[in-house]
Amino acid sequence: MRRATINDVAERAGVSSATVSRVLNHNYPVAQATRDRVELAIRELGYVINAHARALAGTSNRTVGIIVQDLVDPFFSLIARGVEREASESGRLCMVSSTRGDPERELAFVDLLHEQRADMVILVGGAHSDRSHSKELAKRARDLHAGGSRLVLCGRPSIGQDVPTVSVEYDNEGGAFAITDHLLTQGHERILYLGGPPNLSTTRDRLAGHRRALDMRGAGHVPELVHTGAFSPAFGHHRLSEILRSTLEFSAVFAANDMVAIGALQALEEAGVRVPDDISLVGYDDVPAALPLRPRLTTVHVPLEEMGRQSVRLASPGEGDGWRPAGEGAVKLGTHIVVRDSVRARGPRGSGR
Amino acid sequence: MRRATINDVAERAGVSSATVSRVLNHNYPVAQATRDRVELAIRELGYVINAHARALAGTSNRTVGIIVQDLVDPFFSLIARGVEREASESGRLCMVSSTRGDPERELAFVDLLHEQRADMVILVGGAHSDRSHSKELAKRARDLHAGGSRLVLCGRPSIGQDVPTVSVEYDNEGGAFAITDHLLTQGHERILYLGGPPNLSTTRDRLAGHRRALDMRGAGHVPELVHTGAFSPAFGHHRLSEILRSTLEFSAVFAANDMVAIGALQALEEAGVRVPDDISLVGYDDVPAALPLRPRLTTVHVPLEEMGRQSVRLASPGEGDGWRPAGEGAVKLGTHIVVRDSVRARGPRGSGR
DNA sequence: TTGAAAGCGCTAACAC
DNA sequence: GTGTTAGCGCTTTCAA
Repeated sequence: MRRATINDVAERAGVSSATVSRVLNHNYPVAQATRDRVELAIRELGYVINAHARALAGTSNRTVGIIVQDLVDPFFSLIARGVEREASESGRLCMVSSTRGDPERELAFVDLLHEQRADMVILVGGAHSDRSHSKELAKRARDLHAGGSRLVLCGRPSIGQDVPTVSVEYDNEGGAFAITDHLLTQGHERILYLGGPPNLSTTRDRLAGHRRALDMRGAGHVPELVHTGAFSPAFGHHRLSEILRSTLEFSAVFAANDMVAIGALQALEEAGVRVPDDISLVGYDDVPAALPLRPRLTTVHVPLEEMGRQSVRLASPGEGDGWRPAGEGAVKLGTHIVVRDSVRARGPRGSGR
Repeated sequence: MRRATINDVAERAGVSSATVSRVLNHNYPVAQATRDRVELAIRELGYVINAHARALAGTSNRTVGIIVQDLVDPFFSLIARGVEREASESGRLCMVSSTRGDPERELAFVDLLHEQRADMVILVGGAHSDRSHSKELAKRARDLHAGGSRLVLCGRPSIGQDVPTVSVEYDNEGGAFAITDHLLTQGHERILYLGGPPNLSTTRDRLAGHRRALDMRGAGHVPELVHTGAFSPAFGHHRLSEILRSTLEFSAVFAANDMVAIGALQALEEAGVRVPDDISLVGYDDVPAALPLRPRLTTVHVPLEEMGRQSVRLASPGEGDGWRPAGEGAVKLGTHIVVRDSVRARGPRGSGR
């Protein structure tokens, strides 16, 4: 139960612990013969470095922390994959935690990761606008910063002008604008907006883009056509089924994300509505999980994995050439629509539904 | 850049560092007034515990390590979710790493996680049978064990009789047997087995169950009907498309997992083959990603998330009532088929295809 | 090229 | 209830 320590190795090899440290780190010259003896001792003893002792004594532990809502949701797992890959490429280990949408847990995990002295803590995905929560986060961002670490906001709104954070965004509003415009261009004027937690920044941004497109084309805002709720297939299915039983008219559905689109398509199918012949459908995110949909889903591509990678890259102190002051970086990645088969042009004054 | 330490807090609160430690850990009585002063000092200084120092000084750091092939593949992300949830419920942090199927990386990550003194290292998913790799793993299992940690094999074959590991399996062979039997019962005799890396234990187990069912019903093994390869939609799509252009006859497809089934369904569709009218299709795993498929996919349910949870639970030393010697646990979870709409009974001597 | 020794920040006896 | 102190296992000057 007691592990070998560097001293055990030193003793066995007949050298000092400093020498063992040197062969372990390859940072100072060590005579080949000595090196061999030490390596032999290491093997014989089954010695394994203690990362804690090492972190305590000197250099950082090279870890990144990431906080998501749910590891299974492709939106998050794609970003997580990007983070993990970039991290491991820069020799870092990745600590993940999931909040299930609980802001309390979010704060608790930021603290936990700070305790672990993660090089950075990456907060992923939209946030509810909550004044006091933002304050708490801002405080932690400062604490992290003070310790040479960073809070990264990935796909998440800023928490204040003067708060030291790194931010990786994507053009959420723009994507929603573009796809709404696509629908409008195809003759759809009454578009049902379906899904997304109403107070989530992600939802607000997508709705904003949607409305801007509506405005631009002179189509009115029809409040009854906006049905926010959740980001799940279950919501899409359930709510749209309900709506289909009502008298609400629309010729297209803008699902707040692909997961909602999955449920929506199912509802449409069950109601005997043909897509895209009777109703057009679009999604958002372009996740692989929606690839099996038929008709193939027209959607907005979001560079999820790249966002994950950029998060760790941007928050890595002085990596590469230009020595950045390690912090306060910000990028906004582009989005674009992917036209597939779920939208059909409407004839002028077609009956829609 | 210099963080406050426990001594800074002690000084500011006018107490000793031991007292600060006590209020931090709530493990010894501290006068309320003292406690208040300490907590104030902590807040004023923005003090954050150093988990490394803590781990070094005494108690374990309460972390678990998990190694998967790909965070985005639902098979792995569901297990990862189970691990993460169980871990966080027992107050542990979860460190993930992904190998992309590279055995070298796998070993490297086991080492890395050992260095981090993870309470356990969970290896997820099938393995290629590789003698020397198993030897390496076995060595690491022993090293981990010697240090009071555990190597957990989750959905992965044993690496030796006398190697100290914890094992969480599922009835892989049984599920394949059951679903093949289902197909057979429905009159399908020529079943195409599609996908899965040929030397992966997962594939071998599934094929074994498949063959046992074939044997039991007196249906012969037809080598041409077995097309292993990969676990991806792309493989399912590509290979099945090819096959459909050939003269090979079969009335059902057993996709090695749901991802392959997704691709297979697409290929069938593109070839104008109706499912299940012309050809029946089944999958394996029952992951949410396959839920949108139409017809709904008949498949084998695997308790992925539960496997993740059990992994953590089983490897946790002396948790709960019965004090286990913390190691050498093994469970095998059941699987069962989920009948949905992708299989149709064949009339006696129907033409199949 | 190697060794001695002083921490890194915390916990856990052991005193008081 | 609280303080003192001795490590935990490593890295890193500083000497030799």
